[in-house]
Amino acid sequence: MQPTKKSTIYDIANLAGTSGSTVSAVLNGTWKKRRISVKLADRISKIADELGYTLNMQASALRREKSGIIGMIVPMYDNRYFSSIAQDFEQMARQRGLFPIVTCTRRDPKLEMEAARAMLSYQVESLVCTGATDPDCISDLCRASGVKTFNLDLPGQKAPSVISNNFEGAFALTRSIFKQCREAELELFPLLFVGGRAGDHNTRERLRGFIAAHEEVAIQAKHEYILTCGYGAEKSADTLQLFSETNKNIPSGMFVNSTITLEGIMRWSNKDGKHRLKGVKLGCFDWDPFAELLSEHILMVRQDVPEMLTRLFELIDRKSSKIETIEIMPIISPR
Amino acid sequence: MQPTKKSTIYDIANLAGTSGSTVSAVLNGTWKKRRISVKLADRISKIADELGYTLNMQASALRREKSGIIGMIVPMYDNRYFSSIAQDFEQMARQRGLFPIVTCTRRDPKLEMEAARAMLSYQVESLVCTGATDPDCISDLCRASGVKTFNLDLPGQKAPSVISNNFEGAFALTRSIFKQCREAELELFPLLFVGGRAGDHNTRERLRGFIAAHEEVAIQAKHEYILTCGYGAEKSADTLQLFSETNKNIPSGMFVNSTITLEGIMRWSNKDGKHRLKGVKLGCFDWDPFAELLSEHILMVRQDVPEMLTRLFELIDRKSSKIETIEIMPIISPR
DNA sequence: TTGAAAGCGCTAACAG
DNA sequence: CTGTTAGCGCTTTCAA
Repeated sequence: MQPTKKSTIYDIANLAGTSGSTVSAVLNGTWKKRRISVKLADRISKIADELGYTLNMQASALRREKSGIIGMIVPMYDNRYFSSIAQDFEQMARQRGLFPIVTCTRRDPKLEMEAARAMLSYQVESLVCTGATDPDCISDLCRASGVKTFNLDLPGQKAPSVISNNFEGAFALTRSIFKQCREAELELFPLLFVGGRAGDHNTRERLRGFIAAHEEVAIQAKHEYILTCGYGAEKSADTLQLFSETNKNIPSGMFVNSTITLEGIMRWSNKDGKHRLKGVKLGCFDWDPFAELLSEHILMVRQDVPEMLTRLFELIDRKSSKIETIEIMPIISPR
Repeated sequence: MQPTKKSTIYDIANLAGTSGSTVSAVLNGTWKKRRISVKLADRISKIADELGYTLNMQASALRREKSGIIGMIVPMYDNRYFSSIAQDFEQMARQRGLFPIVTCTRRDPKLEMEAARAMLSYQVESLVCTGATDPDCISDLCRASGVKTFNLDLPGQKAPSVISNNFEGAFALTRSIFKQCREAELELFPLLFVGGRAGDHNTRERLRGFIAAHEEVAIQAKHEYILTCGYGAEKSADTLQLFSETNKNIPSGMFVNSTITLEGIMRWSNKDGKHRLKGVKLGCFDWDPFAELLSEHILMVRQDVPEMLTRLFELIDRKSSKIETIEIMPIISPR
């Protein structure tokens, strides 16, 4: 029950009747080089165990000028895409003997910069920016400290990036929505596009794919049907409400730009026990297991997180600083 | 493009023609005590800015014997409960000027201990264990280093704990399932209980509530209907498949112990385009926005994360080490 | 086979 | 008002 203080290598050295440097060598495995007797090594290890000794990484890192920390910034945890990014990132970092620090910045540019600064203070060896508002700004900040950055899920001009192939994914998804319509023997018509920020790269690319798929079937995408109302369930619900008030009927096909947008849409659809979107074919650029079960008319694009992280760590492992953008094809589900 | 090295207070001191301690004082705000001239202070700050200086927290922490880091261990990120815990925890920690480090340990006891050890190495000032397999073991480890621990979402015998009131929540949820059955003019019958580990505290408490609610309506809960098949979608799907093979019909009411369990159940239910659970009243101890939309027969218990974290930080702020368990009432939704 | 000593970047006590 | 100095816990020569 005693609130023990932390023990140091010198505590151990005293108990073992030896010196700090010997203890250090034994405890960090350098000791084969220094020909320390196995007996001494064992005694030291045993004492360390008994004291519950843990290395002070702050001190160790300070001395070695190497923290062993890798940082990641994500916007949110609360959807399957970012949560699996965080989860898999941690695992892959640990496999490499690195200590992962992930932090979520709520799509808040100020918080993003603050978090990056904090990571630098804690001496991250490299920093991965996922879905940051302004990754280039963070890259600049980090480069000033000699810290490498990498972008995930959105391309930057100042660091190597791994992203989904948003154009192809959106193209395929839109095409599948049309296919569903055709199978339901509906005449083809311009689809609705809901969610995302008009300015951000991913949304722009997805819109390109969305429009290209319209052109493929010789349909003109409608400008007024593109509702890039940001991320957030409330906003998409309100946007759809407004749309339904000004347009007598909602198109029977819809491209939804994220699960959070889908959440708002479905909530609006089911409000007051109605089913406003009954029969409407939905395609969502993002995946969620429950959303997928919501109706047989829902198609989802699942971004290939394991592959994205594999490629990301290839860049990190080889300490690449070549500025390139690697695009990973997402997976359409089902079919 | 030059990979700048990190600058130190001495780089700044040289450029400003002053000493390291003065720079340090200016940069960390201690400088009003030392009556440093505003002019000097300004010059120093300006130079620091130009160099893109960031404090080396490793060194600072080493010297002050205070890291400013608070750690948290969670099992997963990929459900709304744990992801909002992580998200809100980070925010509340930052509000207190602490640097939050959250890591996910995949319900793997070995990884949990390793992660705790790593956190200690990096000098966390306190550690919150959420849903750990053996929090007491971690508490012991940390106490040996003089680091306070706190348990969240499950009670420990060796640290203050904040948990949901699982008994009351489960009791109310079960009661609501019965109510739904009654409203559908079904005769009451023993409900199915699916998911969770028979050994873990939360599941035990929920079972107690489940059984108590049966007793309230003078129904005997059936032993063979309690399927604590662990966490995991696959397992619950398989379990239900097996159950349906050995029992001719599935009870029309079901207590589902987590969203991941629900996921497996729904997937099994909808497999091959069927609706095996059509009309079955479901109650799930956990909340997910899409799951909630899945059917009108689904009730969810939402654990009160903001309140839990508020109470947790009260304990942390006052550095409590009184071993007590604070129970927070979860919220039944809808109604 | 081992120990002494310097120094990583920073802070705080003390001395001007 | 400011600089010197010691030391946080560790690693790493270098000397023995």
